[in-house]
Amino acid sequence: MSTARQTRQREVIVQVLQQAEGPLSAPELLARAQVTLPGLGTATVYRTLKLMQEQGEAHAVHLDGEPMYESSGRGHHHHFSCNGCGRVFSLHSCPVALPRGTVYPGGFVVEDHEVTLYGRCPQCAAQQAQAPAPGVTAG
Amino acid sequence: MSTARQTRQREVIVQVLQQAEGPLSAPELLARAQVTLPGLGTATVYRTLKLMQEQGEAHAVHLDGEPMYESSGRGHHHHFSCNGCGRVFSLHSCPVALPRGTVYPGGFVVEDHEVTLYGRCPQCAAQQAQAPAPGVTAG
DNA sequence: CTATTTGCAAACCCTTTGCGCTGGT
DNA sequence: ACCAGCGCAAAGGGTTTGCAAATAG
Repeated sequence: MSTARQTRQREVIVQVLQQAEGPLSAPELLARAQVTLPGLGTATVYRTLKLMQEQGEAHAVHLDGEPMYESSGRGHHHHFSCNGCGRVFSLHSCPVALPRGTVYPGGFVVEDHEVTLYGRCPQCAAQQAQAPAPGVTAG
Repeated sequence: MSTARQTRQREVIVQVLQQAEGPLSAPELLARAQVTLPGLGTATVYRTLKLMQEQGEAHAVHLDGEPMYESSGRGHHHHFSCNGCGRVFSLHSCPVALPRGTVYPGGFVVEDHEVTLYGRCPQCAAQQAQAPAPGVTAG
């Protein structure tokens, strides 16, 4: 079962994912990894991503319909997607208390959950409050 | 502004969506609608779906990375995706209290949220407890 | 040396778009 | 009659797969 070999490709992919400021889509991950490893192929990224997920080293989140990936080991958290600038932030406090094994009304046994909040990040919220429209002043 | 015409296709698509027990993917919706309207084309489903969303008659949810659609007017609710049978159920009690306008720690203004629970539906949970493997009887 | 891994390219979804014809109003 | 809407089929974007060459152990 020496199945997981240490290759340059995997090394780079893992590193890119760990250094990312947030979740990345496969194409984004590919692009970033190719900076270091120009010849890297699409398939390798997907295969490595699948492998990492099976081994629990990474997991997928779904933001606005796009599957994105992030490195594990940052603890349980969710995401906030800004409707203004489109950036995705990680939330470190979880708005729901649903540990594995919780039984939801009706007999649904919860094993995992995914929460995504949509709205305005601090910056966009501030812009909205201070400058409702371009050219409009507060006076 | 007589933009929205009443056609047999739209009638069927709307009906299928309203009668669905949960959210449907576009291909699923197409298949179900084709039972009634065999000649229905793929593009029509997507175009109608887009139209319905713009008019607020339907909205999209993202389950396991797949965009799925459901008829509006069932109130605020979320989904439970069964890891056993793959079916999706609608949950009528919301595990989070985050009305529009809630300000999340850090200054994030919440406008909307999406919650998906993953686990075992009542049936799959029962099977798991009572029949670990096919062909095994209880006696 | 042997089995795993890679890169390429083709294959596969799913979704969108262009176009001539049908059909609602 | 007019033009929105339809079905078909091609195009597009992301993800998966087959295979020979490359490489880790």
